[in-house]
Amino acid sequence: MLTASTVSSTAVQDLLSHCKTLGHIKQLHAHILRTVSDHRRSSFLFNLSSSSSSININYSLSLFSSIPSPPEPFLFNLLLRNLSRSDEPRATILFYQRIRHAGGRLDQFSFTPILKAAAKVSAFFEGTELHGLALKIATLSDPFVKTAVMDMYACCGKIVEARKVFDEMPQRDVVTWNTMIVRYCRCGFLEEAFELFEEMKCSNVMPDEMILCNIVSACARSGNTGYNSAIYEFLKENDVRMDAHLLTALVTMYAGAGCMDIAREFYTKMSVRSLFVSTAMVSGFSKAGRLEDARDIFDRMEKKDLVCWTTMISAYAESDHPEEALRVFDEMCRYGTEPDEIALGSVVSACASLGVLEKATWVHEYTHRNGFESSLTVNNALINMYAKCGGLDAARGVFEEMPTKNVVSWSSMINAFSMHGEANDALALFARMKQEHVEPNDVTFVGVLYGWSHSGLVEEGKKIFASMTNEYNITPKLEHYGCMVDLFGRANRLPEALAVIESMPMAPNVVIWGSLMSACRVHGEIELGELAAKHVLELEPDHDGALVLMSNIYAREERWDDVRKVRRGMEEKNVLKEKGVSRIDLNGESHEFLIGDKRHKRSDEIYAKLKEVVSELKLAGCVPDCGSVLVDV
DNA sequence: TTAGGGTTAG
Repeated sequence: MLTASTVSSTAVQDLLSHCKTLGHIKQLHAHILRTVSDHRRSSFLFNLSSSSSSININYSLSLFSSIPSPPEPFLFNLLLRNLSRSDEPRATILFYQRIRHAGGRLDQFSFTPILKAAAKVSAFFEGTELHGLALKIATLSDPFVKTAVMDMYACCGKIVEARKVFDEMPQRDVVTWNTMIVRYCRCGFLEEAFELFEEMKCSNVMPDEMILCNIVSACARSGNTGYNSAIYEFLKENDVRMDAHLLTALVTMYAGAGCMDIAREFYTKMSVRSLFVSTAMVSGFSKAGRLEDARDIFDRMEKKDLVCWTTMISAYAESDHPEEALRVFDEMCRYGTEPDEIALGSVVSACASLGVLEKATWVHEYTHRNGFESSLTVNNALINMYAKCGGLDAARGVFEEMPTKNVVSWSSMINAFSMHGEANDALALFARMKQEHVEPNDVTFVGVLYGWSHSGLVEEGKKIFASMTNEYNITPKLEHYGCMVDLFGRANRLPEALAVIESMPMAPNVVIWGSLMSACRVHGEIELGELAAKHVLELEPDHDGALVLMSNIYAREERWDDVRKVRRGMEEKNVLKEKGVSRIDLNGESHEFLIGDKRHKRSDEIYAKLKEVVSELKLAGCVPDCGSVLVDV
């Protein structure tokens, strides 16, 4: 490549700029060493070789020794920058130590890359040293250096120190504000981030799209929907430029908060839509109960990944469309996307709400064939699925064979026993759980209390409920109070059930009042039943059970005008008593039964058998409950 | 001859 010994300085520069490989640089270097005595040449070569791609970094570092000491900052700043941006940011700090060792001095341009590297690798010790050095040589007045110092502290987990540097800055621009806001967000100090954002607006610094992007994502994470409309107004009023990052953050926030029309407004503004943002839309629509809109976005997506398929599957599984969930799952498998444990968890819960034991068994076998037999998520879902499909033994089988169990596994199994009326087994399992030192959580207690309430063991139930706060430090939730109302209600201890409702720290919902109402109906407690029904109707004016109960109470008291009023109201609003459907799947065929239903082809045989069972029950001393018979009078 | 900031789905 180089033959003449008289290459000029400009020619060297020209050749260097054309060096494409490390080999070229080495050739040139050798030539310079042979022909050029001026020591500035090696510095020059060092500098240029530092400036380009990462292949030169090691070479540049080795060249550094040939630079006469003390080196000038302009010589190594470029290499510091490249090192700090490389995959090995720690090398920046090592190189900085070499510079100091060689007696080199830093200028304000040297600090930022070293501090950035210190931030990346959390080198708090070196970072603090640099802070001191910056103070000493007065470069700390430079806003760039100050921002980098601040960021270094924040990245090393010293958010208070970072804020101190921030507060001491005489002037702050939009980057300074953003850096502090971002660091607060990363530490989870969202309120501090919002406060700073407000302060920033007051100090007449105009937020740009990066700041807004962070604030929007902080809003999304905080779950504080109070900011959502304020942000929307701000964007409209200030005509903020929106790039893909900001739009993504906006769509995610509004979709997460269920404001789907606003989310869609931003989503349609995007020219390129990532998988993330589209999946956020699918998820948002499905959580808002708008399954068709979710499906529409889903169908329009050109590329789909596992997360996106899973979102659609769980959307159907959780909104009582289990058949569709399984169809989407089949489609996903046909497209060659392998399910993971989260996807399978959704499929299993779809089977649970389908209530079809046959399908459940198939999914169970599928999970085992595909290597998920040890998966906690899948096995926990299988326990719930079998419990809901009536397969208590199968649920127990899954539970016992699990190589590792967590609190969810135990709670699911306890709940499975309770659901099937096996209170003793539920309580025995709870005792075993304690023996094995697994800490129960609030869900565990729902299962346990449910078991007690159905077994009529009132005193034990009271003790367990008290132990939640006294022994386990778990604050009872609405569901736990509901179980207690149920417990007293079933045991015909209605005043105590009412006392539970009155002692609740939160407002009772329809389920709670409904539970008391049903207990009053069963035990013929008219006055309290009326009170409970009135509360139910306050919360849900069309509640069929409460309306029927009210009309029955009035009928019993021969208040026929009131009966007619309630009945007419129900007819006008088209409130029909919801009828419970029972379904059994047998040999691939589905059989449905309604109250008084004679559609089944073997209806006669079924009713004959029913008659037989009822007479046997009567012989055993069971008396039918006629409390609801008035319903159909 | 060079410097500081961002988002994201089950």
